[in-house]
Amino acid sequence: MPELPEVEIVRRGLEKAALHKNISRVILNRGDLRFPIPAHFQKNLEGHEIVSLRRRGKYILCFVESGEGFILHLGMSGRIKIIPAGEKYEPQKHDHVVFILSDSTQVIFNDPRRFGFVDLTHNDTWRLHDSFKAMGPEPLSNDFHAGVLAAALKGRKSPIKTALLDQKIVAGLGNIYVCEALFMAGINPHKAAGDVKAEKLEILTRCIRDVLSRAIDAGGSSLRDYHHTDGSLGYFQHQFCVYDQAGNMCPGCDCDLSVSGGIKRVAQAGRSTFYCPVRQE
DNA sequence: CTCCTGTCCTGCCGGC
DNA sequence: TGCCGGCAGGACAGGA
Repeated sequence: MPELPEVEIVRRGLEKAALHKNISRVILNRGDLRFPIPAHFQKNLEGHEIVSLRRRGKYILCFVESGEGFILHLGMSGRIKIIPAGEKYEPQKHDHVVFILSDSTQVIFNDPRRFGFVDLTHNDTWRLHDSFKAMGPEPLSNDFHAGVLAAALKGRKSPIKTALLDQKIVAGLGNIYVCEALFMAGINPHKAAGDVKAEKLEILTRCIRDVLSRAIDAGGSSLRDYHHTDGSLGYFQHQFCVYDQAGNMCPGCDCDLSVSGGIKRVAQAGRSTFYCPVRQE
């Protein structure tokens, strides 16, 4: 599912339901997700109070009062379900990890495709974890601006679309929001990343921030698997300009659809790219 | 280094 | 109705 906005919505749901509660029990319904679940996963967390829930890129980080903690990646199909204390819940297929909190709230990690994973880390050293050590700036922070983007893209021959999916360039973008940001910025996804002009990068930076912020405000995008922690849906998918819109006209377009063919879908690096050939030259 | 491909896994959808 | 191929929001390893 999840790109930065969806992960942020999940983080907020977790914060609301779990912050300052104790983890009474961790149930592992299988020993591996994408990677094996670390040996001390339960031992490091059980009996400890959750003191912070953060997000970095598409990852959620949860720390307990001892300083230990874990990272969670939702992969493509991962979901967090929060079952309030006293609410009846029938366990479902792919409920791989279940946290029972001290007030009997259940936090359930469900992931059919098992591209997601958990790993242990520590509050003092998590930035050195393999998942984060080379990760690019947070796009909604002050660390992200046209200058750092230009430096990261300098000399890159790969298409700008592919480069923006690289978490080392900028954190948290995935296929949907890259397509949307490039459309908003009027940049052709095939353009070599290193050739995008400084003034265009200025615009692109703003578009990335804008689309992510608006998506968070809309509760993320719900396609297929994605739900909030309470089961409700996001609705940013109704605001997509190009993603999954092949053959349609882009918003505000005045071209003749029978001539232009509307929004195109192509494959880049094995992933679908959606764009408007007229407005993204 | 950069870049490209294949791969992990399950579920869903469209076409025949 | 049922089967099969293609595709899916991610990110890694390995090879050119």
